Amino acid sequence: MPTPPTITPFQQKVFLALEKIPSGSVATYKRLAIAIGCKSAQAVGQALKRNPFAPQVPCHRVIPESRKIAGYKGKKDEPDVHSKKVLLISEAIIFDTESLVQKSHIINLKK
DNA sequence: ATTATGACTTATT
DNA sequence: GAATAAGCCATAA
Repeated sequence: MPTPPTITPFQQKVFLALEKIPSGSVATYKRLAIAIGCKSAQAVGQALKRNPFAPQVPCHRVIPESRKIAGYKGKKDEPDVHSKKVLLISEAIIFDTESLVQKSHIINLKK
């Protein structure tokens, strides 16, 4: 038996909220944070960074407000970020010339 | 308890 | 638009 990854309650919340994002849509760190009652998008990013369930849990559908793709699989370097883009493209997410996710894909979770 | 880190955001320069 | 600073908050050490 592989030892189950240790998940904090906060991470559970984040991952649970992630499942509400349908394929073909994305959410922002901030909106996700608000949806789970947290005032810090950075904390959400912190949780996703250590996401042990990627890409089963669609942490790739979360982007910053700048709509630039941040990190993936715990890193913010080119190879990982690029793979995240490819993943999104395969889910019909459209990028513009600056590699920004089109606004029309971003969904509101709560407020 | 305290410090440092970060896949963030906003305001300022 | 780039660089800084400040605010935010969960985690790890």
